[in-house]
Amino acid sequence: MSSQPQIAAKKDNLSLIEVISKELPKLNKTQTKVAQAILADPKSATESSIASLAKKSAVSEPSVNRFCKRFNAKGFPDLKLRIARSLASGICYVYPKIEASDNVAIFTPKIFDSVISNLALVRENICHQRIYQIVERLVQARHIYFFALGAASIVARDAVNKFHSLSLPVSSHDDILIQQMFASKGHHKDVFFIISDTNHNKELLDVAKTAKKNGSVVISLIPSKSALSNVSAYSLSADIFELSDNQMPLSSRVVYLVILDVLIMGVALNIGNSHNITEA
Amino acid sequence: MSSQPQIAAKKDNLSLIEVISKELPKLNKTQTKVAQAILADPKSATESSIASLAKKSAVSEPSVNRFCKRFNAKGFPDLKLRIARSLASGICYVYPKIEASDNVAIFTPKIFDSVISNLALVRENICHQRIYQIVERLVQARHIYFFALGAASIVARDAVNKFHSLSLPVSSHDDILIQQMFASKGHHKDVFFIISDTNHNKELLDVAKTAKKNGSVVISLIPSKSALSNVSAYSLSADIFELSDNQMPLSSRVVYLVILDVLIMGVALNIGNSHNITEA
DNA sequence: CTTGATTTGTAGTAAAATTACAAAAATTAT
DNA sequence: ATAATTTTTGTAATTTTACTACAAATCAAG
Repeated sequence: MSSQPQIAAKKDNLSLIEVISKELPKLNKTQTKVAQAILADPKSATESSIASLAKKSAVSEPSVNRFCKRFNAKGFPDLKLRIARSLASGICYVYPKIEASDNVAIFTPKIFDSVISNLALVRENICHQRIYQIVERLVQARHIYFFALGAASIVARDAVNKFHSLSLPVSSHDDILIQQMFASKGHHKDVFFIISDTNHNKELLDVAKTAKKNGSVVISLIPSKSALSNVSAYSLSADIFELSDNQMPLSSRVVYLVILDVLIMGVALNIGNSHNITEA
Repeated sequence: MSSQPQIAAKKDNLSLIEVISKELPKLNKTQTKVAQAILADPKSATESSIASLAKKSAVSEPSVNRFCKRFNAKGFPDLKLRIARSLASGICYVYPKIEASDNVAIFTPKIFDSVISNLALVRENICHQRIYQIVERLVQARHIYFFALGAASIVARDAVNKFHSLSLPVSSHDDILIQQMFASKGHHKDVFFIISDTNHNKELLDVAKTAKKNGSVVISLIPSKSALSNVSAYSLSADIFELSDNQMPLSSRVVYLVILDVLIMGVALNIGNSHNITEA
């Protein structure tokens, strides 16, 4: 599935580790020693005292302290704090691959990490305004059709269960002929919600075009470069970095489910508390 | 085999804030004060000295130190480091409730955080040996029946899709009568995999009992205190903290999907690379 | 070389964190 | 209820850590 250019690093303040490595050539002899000792093992740097880092760098303690101030830290503890933050917050999420030799204790965390990283990334990049607009459309719809194929169809099914319990007029269909049929009979107040985890889906694209031609509202949940976005009135795009490049999507289904949970929560809050969505 | 002791997150630093908020009710008077002072403003806690946090909490410095050790930190600086790490990811590990007044920008991160927190917790506490044992059973099964009801049924359906593509003999059923029928005709090499996100499910319990009586292997994916664990040969228990207490499970489905992904990966690796599960 | 500027380390000081121990609650048994 | 025991909490001393002032060393330019 998707294996594409990594998202740009955080714009505001790039991580301290990155700053240190960028400034490395500009540093003098002792400060270079300190920088290298930190970059060699940033994590252990956050756990060590100024004395041990000084020893590891083969410089004096005040030199380490001067290094801290060189990088706008209040002192050594502050530097450690910043390193710790940059280590965890950096967009340098690793996407490990599963190896045939991996045992349970190795591949289990890899799978969890992959899903968590993808969720964290989408959490940061998802467009709140778009969600708002889609919620507005959903609550006004005469009927909402969820269309998906393959692995994504469980997402559609799940959405139907939930929207139904909010008394919204919904249905899901994973038969392409039935999809075409409903799309061609679409009303301008009908919403066609198309869920796809691949870019190349001629069938669903045709369905969307049909629906659009009939004046219906097309909403899509798709990878960012999908042709479907041009046909859709509103599209939510989420790029997922899968653990394996085979035909089995792991993270995408999960992320899509969560995005739909967000929409459902939006609808629930929009139509009021009568459905007991909020905590008592 | 029956229910196993899980809980007790300790190894990973990422969930410290979450662990603190979860352990809050179990703490005594002074430790509660410290916990509240930290949770009130975790970021400033990472920047303050033991003295200032003690003052803010209205306790003595050694009490703060004892608090640190209570949470398996080496001392106060180590606690600060762990808090910093858990904060830096941008994910809030407390379990916030959705308020009726929340707008999109507020409730969207809450939903993502809830799912991510639950995944992180299960990642730490899941029993690898149990996974190994279950994988062994699955690959040897004559047939694997996935039984679920309600929201969990999409998990069963998803599992069937994937196991099927690995050429395993699988099927899923969400009709309780059909479930009883298959369970009563079970063979000793048949596996009945029961997925439930509630503790109180008399029907599925009866199905499991029937299957067990016939000598079939019962595997369950359930909350930890479920009666199903006693009937199961192997049970994976995952306790999920849901964002809202209503009938709509958000995180549990997602976590269950990921746990099944882990099992599927285990099976795929077990039966070899012929199915192209690993990266090329 | 020598002078002036910069960098680095030594030693002392201040601050922070931890430990030992005693006082104060809380709990239990009588 | 009260004494005895346990647990919890705070005070004070100790140890560890970080910082500062100053002097020695290094370097650059004349």
